[in-house]
Amino acid sequence: MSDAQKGPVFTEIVLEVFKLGGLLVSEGDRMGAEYGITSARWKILGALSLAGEPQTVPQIARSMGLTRQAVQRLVDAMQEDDLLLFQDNPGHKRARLISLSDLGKTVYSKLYEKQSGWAKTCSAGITQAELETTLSVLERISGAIDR
Amino acid sequence: MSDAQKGPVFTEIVLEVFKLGGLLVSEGDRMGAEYGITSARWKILGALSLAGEPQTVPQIARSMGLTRQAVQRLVDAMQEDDLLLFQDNPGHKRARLISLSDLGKTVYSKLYEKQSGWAKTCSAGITQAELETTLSVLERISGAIDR
DNA sequence: CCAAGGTTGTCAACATGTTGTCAAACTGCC
DNA sequence: GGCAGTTTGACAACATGTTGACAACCTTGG
Repeated sequence: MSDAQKGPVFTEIVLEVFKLGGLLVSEGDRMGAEYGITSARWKILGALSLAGEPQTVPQIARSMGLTRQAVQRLVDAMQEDDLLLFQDNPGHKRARLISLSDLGKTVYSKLYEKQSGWAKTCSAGITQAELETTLSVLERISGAIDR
Repeated sequence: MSDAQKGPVFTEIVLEVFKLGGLLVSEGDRMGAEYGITSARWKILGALSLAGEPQTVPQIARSMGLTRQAVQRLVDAMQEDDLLLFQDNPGHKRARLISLSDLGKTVYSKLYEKQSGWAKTCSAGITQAELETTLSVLERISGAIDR
């Protein structure tokens, strides 16, 4: 098949990613409001939970595709709010290790449950195969840009 | 098939949308730098070009899924930079009509060409059908949230 | 006509992302 | 050991998005 038609579809995907990103941030803020948490903070909790062990700020940043400065600001504020714990890093005097506090763990698990129901509603009428294709395509596009 | 597996894939898509959104903004900024334009401004140019006729600020905002205040700030700055023209709206004394200036049209068409080549590179190895599935899924998710 | 309610522009405060710069800490190589 | 290059934290400036509030404008129904 000719590639002539791919450009326009690709452009539409780009625009839809922007729009959906905005909607997802709003939705995350709405769901997190009950626990005094925003989408950005939720993502930090998720990154730490996924990692399974304490991480440095640059590690979190790399795993999320953000700059370390953006993550540092969030992490500092979240520690102030008792969502995170700082521990000295035996391997590096400056780069402290960040982990979830008990409060952070509690909030994240409640958000996880809330999000699960929401994800189910959102993905109603979309097949598993379609979701997997979508994820694969988005990852390949990210990969092509990152290179 | 059970829906048990859909939640995790859905969550990964959400995270990938965030990540890709950031990459796309960076890439747009990089491509637009040559013409002194950012991703956000590019999107305004695109919305006006797509509409085909002068639009008000709230119309642009609705078409892009942004708030009118965010669009207003961009539009004001872009008019200052001679990318846009303001015209009085015969139907509404406050809501001026915004259109592309000659400079705006020129910049947009050059960006369009530049973006076309980039889109082709990015979508190498992805089939037309996969792209269309992806667009459809993203639109359905947006629709489910917007509701 | 006019009062009520929605839309628009404007201003302000804030959240979250970027880039750039600097010094301190680490790493690797000679 | 020590020097060069990289990584990290801190700070600042800026871009882009949000919400909230207010007054001006428009529309509609009685």
